[in-house]
Amino acid sequence: MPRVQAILERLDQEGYRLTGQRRMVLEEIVNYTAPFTSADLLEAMHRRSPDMGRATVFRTLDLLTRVGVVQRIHTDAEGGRCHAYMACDSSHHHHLICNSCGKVADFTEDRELDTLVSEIERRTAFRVEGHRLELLGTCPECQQDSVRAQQNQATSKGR
Amino acid sequence: MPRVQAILERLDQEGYRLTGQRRMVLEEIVNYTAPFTSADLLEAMHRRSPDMGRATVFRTLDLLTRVGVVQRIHTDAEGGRCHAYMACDSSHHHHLICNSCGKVADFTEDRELDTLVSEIERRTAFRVEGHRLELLGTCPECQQDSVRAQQNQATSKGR
DNA sequence: ATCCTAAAAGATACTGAGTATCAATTACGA
DNA sequence: TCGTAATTGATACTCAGTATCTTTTAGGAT
Repeated sequence: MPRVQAILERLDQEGYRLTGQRRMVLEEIVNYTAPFTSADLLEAMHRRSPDMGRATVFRTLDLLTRVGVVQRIHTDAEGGRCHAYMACDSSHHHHLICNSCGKVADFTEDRELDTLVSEIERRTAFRVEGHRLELLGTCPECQQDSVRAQQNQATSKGR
Repeated sequence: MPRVQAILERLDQEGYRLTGQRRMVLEEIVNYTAPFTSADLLEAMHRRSPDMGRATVFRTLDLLTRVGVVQRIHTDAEGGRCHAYMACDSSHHHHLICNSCGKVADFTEDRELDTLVSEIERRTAFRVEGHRLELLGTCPECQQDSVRAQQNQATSKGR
């Protein structure tokens, strides 16, 4: 967990206390490769340490979001459950989310986006100060899987 | 309200019933020029017609979203209140939201976005199937206002 | 090593968005 | 005019996130 250590040092530098709870949440979070909901994390933390409070988990998520270790993304899930969280470094970037397995890839390519923004500014006279961009798609592995599934179906039909 | 009439006809064509409640919600919604929250709409509908049920308002919002008359956008507001709604036509487009007054401009310029997407696909091997893009900024009017505010401040300091 | 205190944790009750359920009402085709 | 399936209103519920208050604890000062 060199990752966890580095983040703890950053929290320390920014004047936050290094508590057992924060350490444990971090240890959990750095393992995730796909976005997780607060419910996912609450459940995982409850398994790790049954007496960790619900509020503490939310507060820690909030802290990590402010510090930039975690990003909150918006999903189209129904019923209020529209947030997901993911560990990622704080530099500006966007996410590419797999519709099938939920895996996330980052990208930072903003040259085209900059062009787009300038064009929009020229046309609308708005001053553009920020943006939110998320791409949704299918990751290479899931593309492979669906190809294989189709082949299997073809085979069984053939019999 | 020619707008309302056209939408009602569309609902009719798609097999939905034209109820008084739906008509009233539509009449309210087409007036808005900025995104509104469900609370805004609930309050407005309650003023218009005190016995309209809360669930009906949500159901109508949901219906209109499915039909494409209303879009749900995500905001970074705290405390679960992370949705806003806005009336807009259903063709694919994005929003440019004023941080100061909430007004929204639409734009459809996707040429640069297409370039960006192809580039990302090439690099990550993901197949990109959709995107969410929102730009945040300041509209021309609010830019003017803030210039004026600064001038006033300068004047009063000078005395 | 001990003490002090502000920060953080746990417990718990609350808020507010959105949903589920069910009985009563109503749009609209026959 | 009638029948019925869609819709409505009432109400209770779920779930994410917050506020508040008391207790605990990290970590600097002594």
